[in-house]
Amino acid sequence: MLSGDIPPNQTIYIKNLNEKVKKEELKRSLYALFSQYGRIIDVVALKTAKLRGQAWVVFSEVTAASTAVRQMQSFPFYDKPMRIQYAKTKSDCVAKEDGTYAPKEKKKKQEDKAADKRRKTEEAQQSGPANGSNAHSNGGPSASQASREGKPGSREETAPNSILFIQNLPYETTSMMLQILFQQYPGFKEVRMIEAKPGIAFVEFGDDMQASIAMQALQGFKITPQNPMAITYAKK
DNA sequence: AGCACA
Repeated sequence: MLSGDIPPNQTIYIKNLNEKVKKEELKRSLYALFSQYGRIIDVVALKTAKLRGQAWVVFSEVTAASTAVRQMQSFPFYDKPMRIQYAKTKSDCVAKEDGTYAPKEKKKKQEDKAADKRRKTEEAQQSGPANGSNAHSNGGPSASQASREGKPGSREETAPNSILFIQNLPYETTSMMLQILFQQYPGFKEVRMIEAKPGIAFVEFGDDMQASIAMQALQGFKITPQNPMAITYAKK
């Protein structure tokens, strides 16, 4: 096995991450970047001495994890190539789903009680993703089309342009986060954000065609579950 | 380099 003798797992283990990135941003960016390969159940990152620079992304399908391991191997993420393997063990959130979850040895009594409570409420509510409530992941860029209604009265911008106009971004979006997403598409030039106007951004490509391909690929893409991107061509 | 679930 190329990935270091570790058998396939629906959770991927990522190392060589940039340790300067704040935990919440890191999780959000990982969620955004990897949700193109399938539904993500959870993202785990800790900044303890032993665990900084590493993260776990839990997919609902092993096949999604496999694709991610192959395609994102060495992907430049915050200026460092990601090193991706399958996780060595099953994630707790997965174990909880299939009923094999055993609490840690340490605080046993407390955990047992908590687990019992959890078992009862579980039918009603799934364990959510790292960055918000209900995990309707991007389900790949194609799932986006559903959530693409224009606001009443706002005329769609149809004239092709090499510059894209992005709306409905979460306030905490950084230009680096958008760069990570858009630079995957050929012709990417730059991201521009305006301090005074949160929630929007401009992304420039080499030409109209390249811009339109990126637009179709990322239309409706969710950086958080409640923020599907609305992408149009910028006005001339 | 480092495999957890705050």
